[in-house]
Formats: sequence, structure tokens, C-alpha cells
Amino acid sequence: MKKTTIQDIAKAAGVSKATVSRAIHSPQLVKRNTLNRIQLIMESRDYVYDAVAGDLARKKSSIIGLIIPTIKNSIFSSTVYGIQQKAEEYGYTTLIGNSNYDNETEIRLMKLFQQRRVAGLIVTGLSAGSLKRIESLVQQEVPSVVTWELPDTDTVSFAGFDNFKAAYSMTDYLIRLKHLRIGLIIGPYTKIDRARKRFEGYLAALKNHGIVYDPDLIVECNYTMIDGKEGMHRLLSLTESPTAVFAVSDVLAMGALSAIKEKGLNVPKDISLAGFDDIEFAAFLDPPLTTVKIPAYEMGQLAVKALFDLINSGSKSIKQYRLNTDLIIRESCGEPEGNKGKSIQRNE
Amino acid sequence: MKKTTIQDIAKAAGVSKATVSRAIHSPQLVKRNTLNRIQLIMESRDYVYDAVAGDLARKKSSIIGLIIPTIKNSIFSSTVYGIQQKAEEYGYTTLIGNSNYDNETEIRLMKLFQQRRVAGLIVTGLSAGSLKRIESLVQQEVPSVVTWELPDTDTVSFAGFDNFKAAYSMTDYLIRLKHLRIGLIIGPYTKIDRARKRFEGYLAALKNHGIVYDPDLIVECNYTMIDGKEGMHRLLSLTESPTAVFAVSDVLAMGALSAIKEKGLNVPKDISLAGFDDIEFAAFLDPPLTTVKIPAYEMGQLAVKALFDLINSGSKSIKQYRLNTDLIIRESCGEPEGNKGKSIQRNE
DNA sequence: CAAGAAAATGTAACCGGTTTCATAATCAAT
DNA sequence: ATTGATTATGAAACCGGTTACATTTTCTTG
Repeated sequence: MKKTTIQDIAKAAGVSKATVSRAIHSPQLVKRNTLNRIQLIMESRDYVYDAVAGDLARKKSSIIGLIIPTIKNSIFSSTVYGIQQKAEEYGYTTLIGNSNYDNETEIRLMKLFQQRRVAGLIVTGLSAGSLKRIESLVQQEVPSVVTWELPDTDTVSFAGFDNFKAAYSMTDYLIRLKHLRIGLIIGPYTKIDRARKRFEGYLAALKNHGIVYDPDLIVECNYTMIDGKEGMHRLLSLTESPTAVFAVSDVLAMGALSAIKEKGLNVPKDISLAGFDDIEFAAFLDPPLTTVKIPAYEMGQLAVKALFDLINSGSKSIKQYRLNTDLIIRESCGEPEGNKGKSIQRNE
Repeated sequence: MKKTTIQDIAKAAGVSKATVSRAIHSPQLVKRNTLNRIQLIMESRDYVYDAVAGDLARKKSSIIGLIIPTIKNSIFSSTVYGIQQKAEEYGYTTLIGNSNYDNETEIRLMKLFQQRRVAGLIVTGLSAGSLKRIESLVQQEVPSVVTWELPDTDTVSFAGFDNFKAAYSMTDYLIRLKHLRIGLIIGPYTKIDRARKRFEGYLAALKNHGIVYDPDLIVECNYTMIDGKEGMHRLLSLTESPTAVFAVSDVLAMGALSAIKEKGLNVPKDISLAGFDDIEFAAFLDPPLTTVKIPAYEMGQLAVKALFDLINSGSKSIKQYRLNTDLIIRESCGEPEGNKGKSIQRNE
């Protein structure tokens, strides 16, 4: 049984395809009478509009493409959610691709989406290469916006936040609590720009306070709880282990926390722990996690807003949203034991 | 600047559209020489294949639609991930819609996907209404598979597990630990079939052990940590509070756990706590959470497999995968205090 | 080299809509 | 009833590909 098309409807209603098309999209252009007849026939024949054909004819689609590193980290889910909510308001659907933190995959997905003729693209880019790629997409008239970072360009729209500053402020906070040996558990900062910026923020904070950087305190790993746990175990087995650890992702922090507990240590008495993202469960940990709040949901919404500005302006209106992050002080960080009152050692 | 089409390429290469089309999809049908020429021209003009036009002409698409309750719960993310991984193997992309546990939205999304002419649909259905809808979709030749449950039908493919049994087994386990007052924190079981099945599993276990069902011990709520926390607070403020609580979602359990700690109680000494789903963090909680493991990832993969069987067989081959759930015993459940050795009270 | 088979390419209809422009029908007002 | 404006509809080209079928080219081989 062939699917019903507007042609069929037209014939049955004794009108032309054009009229049926109008009946669907601009009913006010069709006489009451005709309209009713057409609608009745559509009902009775289970007509289903073909959005593919429509998109082709109209030369525009109502799908936006979204590329994120992974759907498995709930912090990205929040952004996705923000995007979907907002996109839906505009009548758009979202096609999601996971790059799995892989550059090749990311590029492949961009191409794929471009082939699908998405109305626009939102990318949580990985590297400088991503940016180049996006600039070229924009030139090829695929409206695109970057999120989760502040790319250094004025030709690309974005809704992001300052990864450097966010990591800086947390490190600074820990230093002010009088920590001198601050461990860092962080994602693959050689591959991912965002992670590198955070790493630099950490470094800069140390430097500003005149603290020497100790490479032994850095654990580079992937973004799972297991990684966090293993990373923390490594730090704890150091001859001179850190008094505070900054896990640059709450997921890592959670893994780290479990490692600490396994060792029978107390947070924050024996060791301070800080996270990054402020995902929902951060507040529910024991102790509640001090972390950096990323406005993931709002960022998603603004990314969509920026995207539609781009779309509606024929790629003219470039919007760049810089969102703030917040230090969320809970109970997982305190002054280092035995260091109370001691002033910070400086290396000059 | 107009986009380059195969027409343009054809003209430039001095061949027909058909040859260009072949060069793209079946290069082995094109002479080496011509092929090279065409490819060169495609390169130089930044030709981007139009998958929309292709899909229309070919009357099939390479997008599969996916409807889940919410992307925000990581347990669904696992299923999504499984689906995306598998779908990608087959060269398909995934369009994701969130129903937000709302029936209307779910139906709207199904229609939307049908209009988009998706190759197939994977639905984490909500209610009996969903099933009806899906049966009708299948009749309209939209290959569809249900997941996350075992619909009672033989005309629809699915990859799911037995929600009743899963909840039954956990409740049974708690009872065998000698708990008599078992609280239940559960999602909106009046609206969501899956939740209702679980509720019934709980009820059946009680009944089988001759324990009277106390409505005061049931908290019906949504699926966030806050809900779990509030729910647990309610249970703890009961005159006769439960000795064990079964939170039918790890997210709820985590909220519940924080409520328990807030009260200064110990798990499992003062109260036992069980979850459902076995999301990644369940093992990392303090104490590690006893829960029911749902094979979310595998389920996603099998759903895709079932879907492609359906697609490739012209909707003939119906596959029904019944997956097992496992009781994961960790440390959050123990015998009730002061009840040790006491035998179970029966109400006959 | 001729002839038949195999390989390469072209022609044109088609997928299911949209939209411009022209024409026909209706309406208001003189 | 006539005219001009307004509203409703139709005809046909178009969107960018695919594909069945026909035709041409190239390859084999006797």
C-alpha cells in the first residue's frame, strides 16, 4: 500500500497539489469549504506530511545538529537538554552526535550533518582544529555556534565560559585555604583545548602565588569515575601526597572521593577535594562537593538563541555569549591539617 | 553563492548526472579515468552531497528516531549510547526526542519522526497508549521497536526486561534480610507503565511473604535526587519508619541517601537502602549501593539489532529480546537492627 | 576484422513536496 | 450590470538527487 501524497489528496478533493500544500501550511489562503474537504480527506486517508520532501523543496530544514563529546556525562546532558528545550520552541528537532572526545569523529559528524542539510550546528569543539573547521562551515553557509568555550575569533558565534578563569578561581581558592600541594586530576589536556585551558588556569594560580609546580601532582586521564579513583590512588601513594586535590570534573571527583574513603581518610579533614561542573549529585555527596558551577543548561539555551540569530540574519548577526561560572563552596574543602596559621611558602 | 550540485559537477566533467551519482555511490561502475576527473572536480568545488534529496529519491532515510523519557538520567544515556554505537555501525544517525515522561509529547514526537520519514523508531514507551500507537505505526510501515519493557504483544519487536520481576527480586531480597517495613520511593506509577509494573513487583513480594502492605510506606514522586531526598525525609518522619527503603531508581536512592545522612543515621546499620538501575555512580556511593542492574547499554544495542531486522525484512521478522536484570549486592543493605534472628511476622 | 558480450554512460521519469506567476472566481461599490 | 479590487485556485518549474532502461563504447575472441 503506497503512502498517501498530496497528489492523492488533491485528486480526491478535485483540487491541485498547490491548494493542498496551502491547506497544510497557510490554511487562511484556502476557502473554508475547500479546506474542510481537504482536511477530511487527509484524515480519512491517514495522510502524513513528508518533511523530507518539504525540506528539499523549501531548501531549508528544521533540524539542528549537535555535536558533544559524550552523552554519558550528565553535565553535557544538561546542555543538550537546554538546547532541545529551546530548539523545540522554535519548532526544531535535534540530531545528536557524540565525538567521544575524538577529533576525527568530530569532523566526520560535521560533514554528516552538513550533508543532512541541518539548519544549523552547535558544536562543543575539542581543539583548535575544530574552530578552523567551523569557520569554514560558516563560510559554506552552515550557521554554526560553538559552546563550552570562548573561541578566540570574531567571526564565529558562541555561548561559552572561560575555562581558564574557572580553573584559576578554584585553584586560587584552595591556595587561600593555605594548600601548597594541590593535586590535579584532569582530562586529556593535550588533546582537548578546554582541558588545556583549565590546566593553564591551575598553573597560573600557582604561579601567581609563587608556588612551584610539581608535575608529580598532575594526573591526566579520561573522564570516568574509575579514572578519578585510580588517579586519586596514585596521588595518595605519593611520598609527599597533596593536601588538596582539584578533580576537574565532578565525575572524576566522585571517583576520587571513593578512593579517599577506601584509604580510610576523611574529607576535608585529611584531604580537601574540589570538583568542576556542579552536576546534580555534587550537592548530594558526602561531604557535599565544593565545585565550579558551569551554567550548562543556560549555555544550551543561549547557544540556540545565537544559532537562530545567525539563521535569521543570513549568517550576519554574530552573537557571543560569555557566561559566568561560580565557585560553589560546600564542605569538601578546608584548611590543611597542621598547616593552620602557617603562612604560604613562596619560592622567591 | 549557490551550492554545488551533481548537475554542476556533471557539466564540468562533461558527463551526465547519473554518472556523477554513480561515482558517489558505486565507483566501481565508473571508468577509472572518469571517476578521477569527477572526484577532482568535486574536491575543487567543495561539493557536499545532499542527503535530503538522496533520501527523497531513494525513498528511504538513514536516520533512526529515538524517544526516551529524558536525557538527564544517565541510565537512559547508556541506552542512547548503545543505540548510537550500533546504529553507527550500520551507517545510521540518531534523532533523539525527550518525552519528559509526558504522553502527549511522546505522541507528538512519534508523529514528528514519522514525518521525517525515519528509517525506524525506537521507543521507550510510557503507557499502554504508547503500545497502541506503536502497533499502528508498524502497520503504517514505520519499523518500530519498544525498549525498557516487555510489551504484551506478538506483533511488535522489543528489547526489554521484566520490570515486575526486577522489583520483585529486590523486595524479596530485602524481606529475606528480615525486613518487614520496607519503604518504597517510586516514580509516577499511575502514569508510567514501567513504574507500575515495579510497584506490582514490590506488592507481590510482600504478599508472597505474607507481609501486609502499608500505603504510608509508599512515596510516589518524580525522578530527581531532590525527590528522593524529600521522599526519604517523609519516610523517616513516620511514627513507625521503615527499616529498609527501596528507591526504584539509583538517582532517587542517592537523594534518599543524603537525607539519611542528614538525619545522622547510618546505612545499613540504622536503615537499609536499595536502588534500581545500577548507574555508574552506584558503586561509588558511601556505602556502595545495592541495586538492580539494568543492561541499559546492551538493551540499546539489541533494540537497534531488532530494528534492522525489521527494516531489512520489510517488517516481517519480529524479534523480541528479553534481557536479564541482576541483583547487585553491595553494602547498603543489611539485617534490621534488633531484628536479628527474629522470624518474619506473617499476617495470617 | 567482425560480432557478441561486457562495461560505461546517457536519457528521462520520478521522489513529494513548494512557490511564482497567471488565471479564474468572488465581492464591493458605483 | 460593470468595473476594479480581492480572494481562491491552477499550471508548471523546481529542489537535488536516483534508477530503470536504452544506447554507446570498449573489450574479447574466433
